[in-house]
Amino acid sequence: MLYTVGEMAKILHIPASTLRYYDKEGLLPFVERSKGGIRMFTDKDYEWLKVIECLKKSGLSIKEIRTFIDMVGKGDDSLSERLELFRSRKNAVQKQIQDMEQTLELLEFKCWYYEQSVNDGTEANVRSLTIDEIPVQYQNIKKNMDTIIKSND
Amino acid sequence: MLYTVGEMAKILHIPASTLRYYDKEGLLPFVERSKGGIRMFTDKDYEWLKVIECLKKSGLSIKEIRTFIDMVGKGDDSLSERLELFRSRKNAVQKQIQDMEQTLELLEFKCWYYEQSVNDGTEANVRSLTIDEIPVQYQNIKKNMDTIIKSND
DNA sequence: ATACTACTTAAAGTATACTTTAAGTCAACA
DNA sequence: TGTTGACTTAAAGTATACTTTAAGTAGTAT
Repeated sequence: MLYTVGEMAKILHIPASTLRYYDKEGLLPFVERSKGGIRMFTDKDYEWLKVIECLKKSGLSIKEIRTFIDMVGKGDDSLSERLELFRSRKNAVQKQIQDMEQTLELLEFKCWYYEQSVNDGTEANVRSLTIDEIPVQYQNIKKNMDTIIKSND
Repeated sequence: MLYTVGEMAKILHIPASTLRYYDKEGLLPFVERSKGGIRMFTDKDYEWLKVIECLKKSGLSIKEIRTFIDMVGKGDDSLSERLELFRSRKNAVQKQIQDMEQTLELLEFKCWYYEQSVNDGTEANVRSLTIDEIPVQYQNIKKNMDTIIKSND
């Protein structure tokens, strides 16, 4: 099965211009062209695009993804380099998830805080609660938010 | 306890210029000034900065955070609006975590893939495996990566 | 009083990742 | 064969979030 740039863009829910931009930046050297110069995406190309999407979500810039694509172009010589890249991306994403979970905790505390406030019709009551007067599940995150940790650099 | 912009910047591990930029964008109306015009951050301001950081991590732009800060300025009238904001941010972050977990799965598959390749000295063997020849824990993500889902819009 | 460092502002500059525009070509259908 | 819609490129434009620069001021230590 073959797809034009517009068709592939629809499948990926991104503008076709983004795919053309990626191509221009050297991210899609694998995409072949018709006689007339039109990009013909294959199912295999879709897999590549999924990997590119994954690396992007992991926090890599276009240039860094380009570096990876170039590694692939070098063939089996770059295998351990590529393994290292994915290992480091895996660790980065694990850290990002942990960070996001902290963010989520603070948001959950804030939801509770504003639920109380809306019920009370004022922020005053909730704001004046001491750390041990708030629900146990929020005490840690609240303390964390209140405590300045000075680093010595 | 009072902190200058440079001290607070160190505490937050961001450049002082970023704090000045946030101030210029209306994110820090609560920060008071000395007689001479120098910003004096308090422990309470640190809490606000933590909330701003949290909203930023949740995906809000500077302008959107400004909107929230403006809500706070309106007092108790904006309580339900603020609750709605935090609820929607909570949902957004939950989705982001789910998405990140998908990304992590693909990265773990890729780590396995390249570990095999490095062991074999070539990608050829791993690449030629069929879906039921790869470890069970990677079959779903691999299938997901291979399967184009066409939406009808 | 004099340095010195960190602070102040406005304004210009940078980086990243697209997005849009303009001028033109390809491919399918009537 | 002509029209139409989607494709092509290079180049300019946009959005966001800072970052840097320049000229000057505040506050502290000697």
